Amino acid sequence: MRKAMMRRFLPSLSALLAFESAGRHGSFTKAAEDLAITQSGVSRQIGNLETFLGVRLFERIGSRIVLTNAGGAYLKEISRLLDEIERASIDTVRGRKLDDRLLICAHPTLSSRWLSLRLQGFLTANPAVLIEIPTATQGLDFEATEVDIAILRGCDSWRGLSPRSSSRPRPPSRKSNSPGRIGVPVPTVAGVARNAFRLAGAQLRLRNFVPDAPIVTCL
Amino acid sequence: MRKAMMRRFLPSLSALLAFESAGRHGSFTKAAEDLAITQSGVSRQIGNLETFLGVRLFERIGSRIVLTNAGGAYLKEISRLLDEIERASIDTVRGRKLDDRLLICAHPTLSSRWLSLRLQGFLTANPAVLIEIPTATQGLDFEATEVDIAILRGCDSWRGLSPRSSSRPRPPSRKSNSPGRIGVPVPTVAGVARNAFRLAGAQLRLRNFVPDAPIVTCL
DNA sequence: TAAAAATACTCCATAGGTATTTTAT
DNA sequence: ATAAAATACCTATGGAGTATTTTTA
Repeated sequence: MRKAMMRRFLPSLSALLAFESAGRHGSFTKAAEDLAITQSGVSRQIGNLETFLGVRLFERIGSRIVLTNAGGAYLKEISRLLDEIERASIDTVRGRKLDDRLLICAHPTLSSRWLSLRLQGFLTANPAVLIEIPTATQGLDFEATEVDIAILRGCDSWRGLSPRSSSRPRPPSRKSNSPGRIGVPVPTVAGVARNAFRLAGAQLRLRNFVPDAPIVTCL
Repeated sequence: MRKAMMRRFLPSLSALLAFESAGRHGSFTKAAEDLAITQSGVSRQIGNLETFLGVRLFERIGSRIVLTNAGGAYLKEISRLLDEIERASIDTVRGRKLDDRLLICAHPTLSSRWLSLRLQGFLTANPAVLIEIPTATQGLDFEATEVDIAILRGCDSWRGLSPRSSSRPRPPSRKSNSPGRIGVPVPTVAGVARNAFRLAGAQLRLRNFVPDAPIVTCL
């Protein structure tokens, strides 16, 4: 527990990201690529961080950069901590420990035809992602299941997802983190899917085979 | 090591701060106070975070808020990780493990008269901060010392602080994190002091007894 | 009706882009 | 001469404020 009213001493997240990437690559330019921003941005972020800390993190040897002692130690900590935040966030999204398979649950007809067809592109592009596709009847139990994405026929299956239902104060069950309970603004199929795929590191390819906008409801 | 070219899944820092505080206080309004921002800001940050994760973190029971299961688990992780980032940053600033005493090193004359006089206000306002004031001769060794703030007579003592010296590629010594080596833009006395005091949670009172602007060099 | 959360705006600080300069190999 | 970092300048996104509305105890 921390004492109230005491401002925290925390650098900006973008600065930490720039630093982590630059430290890892040993180059601001590479880091810029990695982060999909410009070299200028990385340079300034790291400058900011150094000013904030009052410590040089990189030694500038001409156009080369080398981590200082302080920088090296800080990098080690920061990359670990960023990883842990990412992991904690992912765990929260998925509602269970992250394993590297992606569970997509669909109506038999759908999964054998429509779905598997559209997944071709994704699978060849992401050979590392294991996908299991158990077929599901219409009455999938969202409380108990562990699927990441469910694509079902019929509106009734999705009733539990309406924002209304989650604002109703019901006793939170132990297993309430399954996708069916994701009860934020408008939990669309596309939204859930987008998240799950983003976690698998493939959000860019998602729009190739799953329409983006107001999908939702019934297929 | 993380694979390059893979965008991270990280929520914004402000969102995490709002969430952490709200979770700790069980109230957005209290959190707003705590963070010195408005209730509106906290509400939106947490809304953003929930949207980002696709998971409700708080159950809204009318005007009460209660952590969901997911929220509780996430909070535990996040507060720990924020603490660790803060600690790592502070360690980096100080160049050694943080202990709760503040070492101010000054020339005997200075410390007995000028300094102790000016420290009165700070000490009574911050009874928790222990301050040790070892007196120092002029030739203080910045490589070896652990002092947080050094106030010395004579320009020579500060030579080592010029940005020039730190850009000269010399073999970095193991103990190179003492304040004398802080080699950022223009390492002024005021700058170093401001940092050390900020870490002690009292930067606001600093300007009461140590002038702010271009001090530096010789007293 | 009182107290707290959500929302609809408005504003501004800062992260990021573009273009240029500097520096070392 | 090339390649990378620093810098100056500009733009715009999102974080924060004010004011208002909604909701339950």
